[in-house]
Amino acid sequence: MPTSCAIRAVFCPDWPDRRNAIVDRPVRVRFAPSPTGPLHIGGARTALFNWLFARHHGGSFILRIEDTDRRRYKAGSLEQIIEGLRWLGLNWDEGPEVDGPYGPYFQSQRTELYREWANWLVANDKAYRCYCTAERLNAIRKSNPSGYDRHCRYLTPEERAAHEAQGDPFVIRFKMPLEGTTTVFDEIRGNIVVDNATLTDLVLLKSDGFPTYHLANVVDDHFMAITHIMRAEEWIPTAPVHRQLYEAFGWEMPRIAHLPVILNPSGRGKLSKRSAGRLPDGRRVPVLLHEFREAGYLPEALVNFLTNIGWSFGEDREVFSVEETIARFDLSRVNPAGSKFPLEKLDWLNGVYIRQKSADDLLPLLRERLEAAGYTVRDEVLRQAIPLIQPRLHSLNDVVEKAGFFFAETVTPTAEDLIQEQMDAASTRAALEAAYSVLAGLPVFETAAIETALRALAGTLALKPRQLFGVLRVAVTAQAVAPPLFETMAILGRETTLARIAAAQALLVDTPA
RNA sequence: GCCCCAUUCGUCUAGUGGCCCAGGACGUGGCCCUCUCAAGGCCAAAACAGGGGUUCGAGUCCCCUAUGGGGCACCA
Repeated sequence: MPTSCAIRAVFCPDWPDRRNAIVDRPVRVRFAPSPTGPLHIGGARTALFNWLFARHHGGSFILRIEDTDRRRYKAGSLEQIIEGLRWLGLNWDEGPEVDGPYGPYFQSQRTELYREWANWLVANDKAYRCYCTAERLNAIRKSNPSGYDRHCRYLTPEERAAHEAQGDPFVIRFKMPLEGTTTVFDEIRGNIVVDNATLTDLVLLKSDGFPTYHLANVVDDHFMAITHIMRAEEWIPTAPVHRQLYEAFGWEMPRIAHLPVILNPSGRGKLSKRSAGRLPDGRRVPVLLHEFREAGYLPEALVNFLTNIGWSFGEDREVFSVEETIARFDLSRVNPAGSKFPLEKLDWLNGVYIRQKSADDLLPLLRERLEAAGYTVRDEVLRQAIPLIQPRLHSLNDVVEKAGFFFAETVTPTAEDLIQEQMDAASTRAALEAAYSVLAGLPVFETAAIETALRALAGTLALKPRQLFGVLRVAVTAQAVAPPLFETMAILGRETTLARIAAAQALLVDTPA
């Protein structure tokens, strides 16, 4: 029984509350998104932690689609979620496109099961039909923001019969215990205790016959044999409610852990599309998973980054592979406190991963970005440019500004950029002229030869290296900041290099000194 | 308003009663390297929210306060 041993090793042996000790079953965890829009990075993180937990324990990772809200359903979002998870490398053992023994994995296909168990609760006096109208509910909410007033819980049999006779629509509500306390043991935070009096008679089955999250979640986790629930912190308040549901059903509740929220990097509140704002440098803070992909982040960097928020590898290490993470992942290293989104760190990490990649792996990724920017890419040129730009990239998208000029037909520097410190148009033009003939006369047009010749030329012209090279850099790339000059020229080739130098020279003819 | 959760450098974090006048990383500043910019190397500044306990001893345990966050739908 290696699996149960592993779990026992991870979890403290002396928990205060052991009623729900699920330790002898193989680990089964789930990620349960609802197809209401693109995957949020916080959701991706939740999925990741579940996946890591499953892989660490040799258990199963299940993808379940919680599509019980017909009004919020968005076509295409399921595909987006699936694509996003795959991009991150989070494969599931059961779920959409992967059949398993506990299906179906779409809640919309399991409604009969929920109805059955909701009715079971009613039959056993643990739930009741509520006929309250939306108007009445709204009025209550105004005067009492903390829950339903339980009006229909105390209907007389006659009143109930009257509603039924009229065919009034109803929901099924849970009969929450009115006294006592409920305790939930959170694997990360310890016991969470609440007064039952603060708990509401929540709706289990909506009037359209669909279950609410609470019902569907509990029923599915039970029948799908889920052993551990890992979900975001905003669910903490419902944990005691769910515990009561498990009690009512007489089912063993899975172990549960609430992952810390991700907060906005600047400003306040949890990270959201609306409030994320911008970074100090003006970039928009990415929030949706696909936005990270589009911003040029590598999935392996993102995974590493996400595991550094709310969890730590230990050993003073920040950079580690998924394999290492799986080997080490456990809940005891999860930090319960919410954290701001340290995006600058992702930029650094992404750079680390870009530098670790081989040129062959990087090439198609960079080509894609260059082509998206409108360049026609020649692979031989890009392959040569990669070693030059690799240490200069933080995002895949940076390739456009770092190497776009390699693929441009012509380049258009300005006279102002061309003329270096303590130089004027005349001396700049003279430098270009001299460089042209030196480079034109080189027996071989290679980095070392170019460098030797140009350094000598700087001496001849009594220019500082930074002056001469600055002029040539702008002439050849139209940028003040670019990869190393001599390598750049060699890759560009003699013809292009000379053409660009000549063009720069021509530009200065009309420029007054 | 009510309920719940959290609180170590600017930020992400290590730390599970003595090994901590608190370690790492990003970022920031300085220096080195240098044709620009990176990358790399070296160095530096920078934190236990406050107050009470418990203990021989508290960043680590308890309580209060403050602050931050989350939740209070026929949404998940």
